[in-house]
Amino acid sequence: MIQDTLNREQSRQLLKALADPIRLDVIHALAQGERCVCDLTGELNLSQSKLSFHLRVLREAGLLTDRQSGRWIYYRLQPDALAALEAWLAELRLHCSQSAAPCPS
Amino acid sequence: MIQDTLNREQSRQLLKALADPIRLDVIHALAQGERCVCDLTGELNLSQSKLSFHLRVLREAGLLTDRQSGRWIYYRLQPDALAALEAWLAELRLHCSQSAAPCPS
DNA sequence: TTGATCAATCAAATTATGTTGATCCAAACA
DNA sequence: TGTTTGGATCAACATAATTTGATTGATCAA
Repeated sequence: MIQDTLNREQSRQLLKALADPIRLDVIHALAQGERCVCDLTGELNLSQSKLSFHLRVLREAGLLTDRQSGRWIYYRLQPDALAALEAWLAELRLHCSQSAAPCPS
Repeated sequence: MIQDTLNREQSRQLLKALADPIRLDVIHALAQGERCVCDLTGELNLSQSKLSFHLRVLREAGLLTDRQSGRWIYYRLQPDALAALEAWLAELRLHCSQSAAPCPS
Protein backbone atom coordinates (compact mmCIF):
# COMPACT_ATOMS: atom_id res chain seq x y z
CA MET A 1 0.00 0.00 0.00
CA ILE A 2 0.89 3.63 -0.28
CA GLN A 3 2.62 5.11 2.73
CA ASP A 4 2.66 8.70 3.73
CA THR A 5 6.20 9.18 2.48
CA LEU A 6 7.35 7.41 -0.65
CA ASN A 7 10.76 5.92 -1.15
CA ARG A 8 12.61 6.36 -4.40
CA GLU A 9 11.32 3.16 -5.93
CA GLN A 10 7.70 3.83 -5.04
CA SER A 11 7.78 7.30 -6.47
CA ARG A 12 9.40 5.99 -9.62
CA GLN A 13 6.62 3.44 -10.07
CA LEU A 14 3.96 6.10 -9.75
CA LEU A 15 5.74 8.49 -12.07
CA LYS A 16 6.37 5.85 -14.69
CA ALA A 17 2.76 4.76 -14.63
CA LEU A 18 1.63 8.35 -15.09
CA ALA A 19 4.13 9.22 -17.81
CA ASP A 20 2.16 7.99 -20.79
CA PRO A 21 -0.33 9.89 -22.93
CA ILE A 22 -3.00 7.21 -22.93
CA ARG A 23 -2.71 6.63 -19.23
CA LEU A 24 -2.99 10.35 -18.65
CA ASP A 25 -6.20 10.33 -20.65
CA VAL A 26 -7.45 7.56 -18.38
CA ILE A 27 -6.40 9.50 -15.29
CA HIS A 28 -8.12 12.64 -16.50
CA ALA A 29 -11.29 10.71 -17.27
CA LEU A 30 -11.26 9.17 -13.81
CA ALA A 31 -10.54 12.52 -12.18
CA GLN A 32 -14.22 13.26 -12.72
CA GLY A 33 -15.21 10.15 -10.84
CA GLU A 34 -15.46 6.40 -11.10
CA ARG A 35 -16.09 4.85 -14.52
CA CYS A 36 -16.88 1.47 -16.00
CA VAL A 37 -14.35 -0.06 -18.39
CA CYS A 38 -16.94 -0.23 -21.13
CA ASP A 39 -17.54 3.52 -20.86
CA LEU A 40 -13.84 4.29 -20.89
CA THR A 41 -13.33 2.26 -24.05
CA GLY A 42 -15.82 4.42 -25.88
CA GLU A 43 -14.90 7.69 -24.25
CA LEU A 44 -11.22 7.32 -25.03
CA ASN A 45 -11.66 5.45 -28.30
CA LEU A 46 -9.29 2.65 -27.40
CA SER A 47 -9.23 -1.01 -28.27
CA GLN A 48 -10.28 -3.24 -25.44
CA SER A 49 -6.94 -4.93 -24.88
CA LYS A 50 -5.07 -1.67 -25.09
CA LEU A 51 -7.20 -0.06 -22.43
CA SER A 52 -6.95 -3.16 -20.30
CA PHE A 53 -3.16 -3.08 -20.54
CA HIS A 54 -2.97 0.52 -19.40
CA LEU A 55 -5.50 0.04 -16.63
CA ARG A 56 -3.36 -2.76 -15.31
CA VAL A 57 -0.24 -0.61 -15.28
CA LEU A 58 -2.06 2.09 -13.34
CA ARG A 59 -3.67 -0.40 -10.98
CA GLU A 60 -0.40 -2.18 -10.23
CA ALA A 61 1.25 1.14 -9.50
CA GLY A 62 -1.42 1.76 -6.89
CA LEU A 63 -3.02 4.65 -8.71
CA LEU A 64 -6.35 2.93 -9.37
CA THR A 65 -8.65 0.56 -7.59
CA ASP A 66 -11.33 -1.53 -9.22
CA ARG A 67 -14.56 -3.17 -8.15
CA GLN A 68 -16.68 -5.68 -9.96
CA SER A 69 -20.45 -5.50 -10.18
CA GLY A 70 -22.07 -8.12 -12.34
CA ARG A 71 -20.08 -8.30 -15.48
CA TRP A 72 -18.90 -4.74 -15.32
CA ILE A 73 -15.75 -3.50 -13.69
CA TYR A 74 -15.50 0.00 -12.33
CA TYR A 75 -12.25 1.86 -11.86
CA ARG A 76 -11.50 4.89 -9.74
CA LEU A 77 -8.49 6.98 -8.82
CA GLN A 78 -6.76 6.29 -5.53
CA PRO A 79 -6.39 9.78 -4.07
CA ASP A 80 -3.85 8.60 -1.48
CA ALA A 81 -1.39 7.76 -4.21
CA LEU A 82 -1.70 11.23 -5.68
CA ALA A 83 -1.35 12.83 -2.28
CA ALA A 84 1.76 10.79 -1.55
CA LEU A 85 3.32 11.96 -4.77
CA GLU A 86 2.47 15.55 -3.95
CA ALA A 87 4.17 15.19 -0.59
CA TRP A 88 7.23 13.69 -2.21
CA LEU A 89 7.46 16.62 -4.64
CA ALA A 90 6.97 19.13 -1.87
CA GLU A 91 9.93 17.69 0.03
CA LEU A 92 12.17 17.99 -2.98
CA ARG A 93 11.48 21.70 -3.12
CA LEU A 94 12.48 22.46 0.43
CA HIS A 95 16.23 22.93 0.15
CA CYS A 96 16.86 22.93 -3.56
CA SER A 97 17.70 26.62 -3.88
CA GLN A 98 20.96 26.41 -1.97
CA SER A 99 23.86 27.50 -4.21
CA ALA A 100 26.83 25.27 -4.85
CA ALA A 101 30.29 25.98 -3.49
CA PRO A 102 32.50 27.09 -6.38
CA CYS A 103 34.39 24.35 -8.19
CA PRO A 104 37.07 22.94 -7.93
CA SER A 105 35.91 22.00 -4.48
CA MET B 1 8.07 28.19 -19.38
CA ILE B 2 6.09 26.58 -16.65
CA GLN B 3 2.66 28.05 -16.04
CA ASP B 4 0.67 27.87 -12.88
CA THR B 5 -1.56 25.15 -14.28
CA LEU B 6 -0.12 22.50 -16.56
CA ASN B 7 -1.84 21.11 -19.59
CA ARG B 8 -1.79 17.41 -20.32
CA GLU B 9 1.27 17.57 -22.51
CA GLN B 10 3.30 19.62 -20.06
CA SER B 11 2.54 17.33 -17.19
CA ARG B 12 3.42 14.33 -19.29
CA GLN B 13 6.81 15.83 -20.13
CA LEU B 14 7.57 16.42 -16.49
CA LEU B 15 6.41 12.98 -15.44
CA LYS B 16 8.32 11.24 -18.19
CA ALA B 17 11.48 13.08 -17.31
CA LEU B 18 11.11 12.10 -13.67
CA ALA B 19 10.23 8.47 -14.31
CA ASP B 20 13.74 7.07 -14.54
CA PRO B 21 15.94 5.71 -11.75
CA ILE B 22 19.06 7.59 -12.75
CA ARG B 23 17.19 10.84 -13.20
CA LEU B 24 15.60 10.36 -9.81
CA ASP B 25 19.08 9.99 -8.34
CA VAL B 26 20.00 13.29 -9.98
CA ILE B 27 16.85 14.93 -8.68
CA HIS B 28 17.50 13.70 -5.17
CA ALA B 29 21.08 14.92 -5.29
CA LEU B 30 19.94 18.34 -6.46
CA ALA B 31 17.19 18.46 -3.84
CA GLN B 32 19.97 19.31 -1.40
CA GLY B 33 21.04 22.25 -3.50
CA GLU B 34 22.86 23.22 -6.63
CA ARG B 35 25.72 21.02 -7.85
CA CYS B 36 28.45 21.07 -10.47
CA VAL B 37 28.34 18.41 -13.16
CA CYS B 38 31.77 17.19 -12.16
CA ASP B 39 30.57 16.59 -8.60
CA LEU B 40 27.47 14.77 -9.78
CA THR B 41 29.51 12.44 -11.96
CA GLY B 42 31.47 11.30 -8.93
CA GLU B 43 28.61 11.35 -6.47
CA LEU B 44 26.35 9.22 -8.65
CA ASN B 45 29.11 7.16 -10.23
CA LEU B 46 27.98 7.75 -13.78
CA SER B 47 29.85 8.01 -17.03
CA GLN B 48 30.13 11.54 -18.32
CA SER B 49 27.96 11.09 -21.40
CA LYS B 50 25.34 9.17 -19.50
CA LEU B 51 24.96 11.90 -16.92
CA SER B 52 24.94 14.51 -19.63
CA PHE B 53 22.15 12.69 -21.45
CA HIS B 54 19.97 12.57 -18.36
CA LEU B 55 20.69 16.15 -17.38
CA ARG B 56 19.53 17.21 -20.81
CA VAL B 57 16.26 15.33 -20.50
CA LEU B 58 15.58 16.97 -17.15
CA ARG B 59 16.62 20.39 -18.38
CA GLU B 60 14.49 20.20 -21.52
CA ALA B 61 11.51 19.18 -19.42
CA GLY B 62 11.98 22.36 -17.41
CA LEU B 63 12.93 20.60 -14.20
CA LEU B 64 16.49 21.93 -14.07
CA THR B 65 18.28 25.11 -14.89
CA ASP B 66 21.99 25.44 -15.47
CA ARG B 67 24.53 28.21 -15.21
CA GLN B 68 28.06 28.30 -16.44
CA SER B 69 30.95 29.68 -14.42
CA GLY B 70 34.33 29.34 -16.01
CA ARG B 71 34.52 25.85 -17.34
CA TRP B 72 32.12 24.41 -14.82
CA ILE B 73 28.40 24.08 -15.23
CA TYR B 74 26.11 24.08 -12.23
CA TYR B 75 22.65 22.56 -12.21
CA ARG B 76 19.79 23.18 -9.86
CA LEU B 77 16.19 22.12 -9.47
CA GLN B 78 13.48 24.43 -10.75
CA PRO B 79 11.06 24.53 -7.85
CA ASP B 80 8.30 26.06 -10.00
CA ALA B 81 8.14 22.92 -12.09
CA LEU B 82 7.72 20.77 -9.01
CA ALA B 83 5.09 23.10 -7.62
CA ALA B 84 3.18 23.04 -10.90
CA LEU B 85 3.13 19.26 -10.84
CA GLU B 86 1.91 19.29 -7.27
CA ALA B 87 -0.94 21.60 -8.25
CA TRP B 88 -1.84 19.36 -11.17
CA LEU B 89 -1.99 16.33 -8.89
CA ALA B 90 -4.05 18.18 -6.33
CA GLU B 91 -6.64 19.04 -8.97
CA LEU B 92 -6.97 15.43 -9.99
CA ARG B 93 -7.89 14.52 -6.47
CA LEU B 94 -10.74 16.95 -6.12
CA HIS B 95 -13.65 15.04 -7.63
CA CYS B 96 -12.30 11.58 -8.13
CA SER B 97 -14.31 9.88 -5.40
CA GLN B 98 -17.65 10.28 -7.15
CA SER B 99 -19.21 6.85 -7.80
CA ALA B 100 -20.23 5.73 -11.28
CA ALA B 101 -23.81 5.33 -12.35
CA PRO B 102 -24.55 1.60 -12.68
CA CYS B 103 -23.93 0.10 -16.12
CA PRO B 104 -25.50 -0.34 -18.68
CA SER B 105 -25.98 3.37 -18.76
C1' DT C 1 -27.81 -25.52 -21.31
C1' DT C 2 -26.41 -22.07 -25.28
C1' DG C 3 -25.00 -17.87 -27.03
C1' DA C 4 -23.58 -13.23 -26.20
C1' DT C 5 -20.92 -9.78 -23.73
C1' DC C 6 -17.30 -7.64 -20.58
C1' DA C 7 -12.80 -7.71 -19.58
C1' DA C 8 -8.14 -9.96 -18.68
C1' DT C 9 -4.21 -12.21 -20.72
C1' DC C 10 -0.75 -13.92 -24.02
C1' DA C 11 2.74 -14.10 -27.81
C1' DA C 12 4.57 -11.72 -31.67
C1' DA C 13 5.63 -7.50 -33.86
C1' DT C 14 6.65 -2.71 -33.42
C1' DT C 15 8.30 1.42 -31.38
C1' DA C 16 10.53 4.16 -27.96
C1' DT C 17 14.41 4.82 -24.60
C1' DG C 18 18.78 4.30 -22.68
C1' DT C 19 23.81 3.06 -23.12
C1' DT C 20 28.43 3.18 -24.97
C1' DG C 21 32.55 5.02 -26.84
C1' DA C 22 34.22 8.41 -29.98
C1' DT C 23 34.40 13.09 -31.31
C1' DC C 24 33.81 17.95 -30.84
C1' DC C 25 33.79 22.57 -28.68
C1' DA C 26 34.92 26.20 -25.46
C1' DA C 27 37.36 27.88 -21.45
C1' DA C 28 41.60 28.05 -18.93
C1' DC C 29 46.30 28.01 -18.40
C1' DA C 30 51.14 27.12 -19.56
C1' DT D 1 49.92 29.73 -29.69
C1' DG D 2 49.35 24.45 -27.95
C1' DT D 3 47.53 21.55 -24.42
C1' DT D 4 44.45 20.14 -20.92
C1' DT D 5 39.89 19.75 -18.92
C1' DG D 6 34.67 19.99 -18.33
C1' DG D 7 30.81 18.89 -20.81
C1' DA D 8 27.76 18.34 -24.87
C1' DT D 9 26.69 15.59 -28.83
C1' DC D 10 26.48 11.78 -32.18
C1' DA D 11 25.86 7.16 -34.26
C1' DA D 12 25.53 2.36 -33.38
C1' DC D 13 23.81 -0.81 -30.40
C1' DA D 14 21.06 -2.85 -26.54
C1' DT D 15 17.08 -2.96 -23.76
C1' DA D 16 12.40 -1.88 -22.40
C1' DA D 17 7.64 -0.58 -23.27
C1' DT D 18 3.59 -0.59 -26.19
C1' DT D 19 0.40 -2.35 -29.77
C1' DT D 20 -2.13 -5.87 -32.07
C1' DG D 21 -5.07 -9.71 -32.72
C1' DA D 22 -6.39 -14.04 -30.85
C1' DT D 23 -7.78 -16.67 -26.87
C1' DT D 24 -9.81 -17.37 -22.37
C1' DG D 25 -12.85 -17.09 -18.21
C1' DA D 26 -16.77 -15.26 -16.07
C1' DT D 27 -21.43 -13.42 -15.98
C1' DC D 28 -25.89 -12.92 -17.64
C1' DA D 29 -30.10 -13.54 -20.52
C1' DA D 30 -32.84 -16.46 -23.49
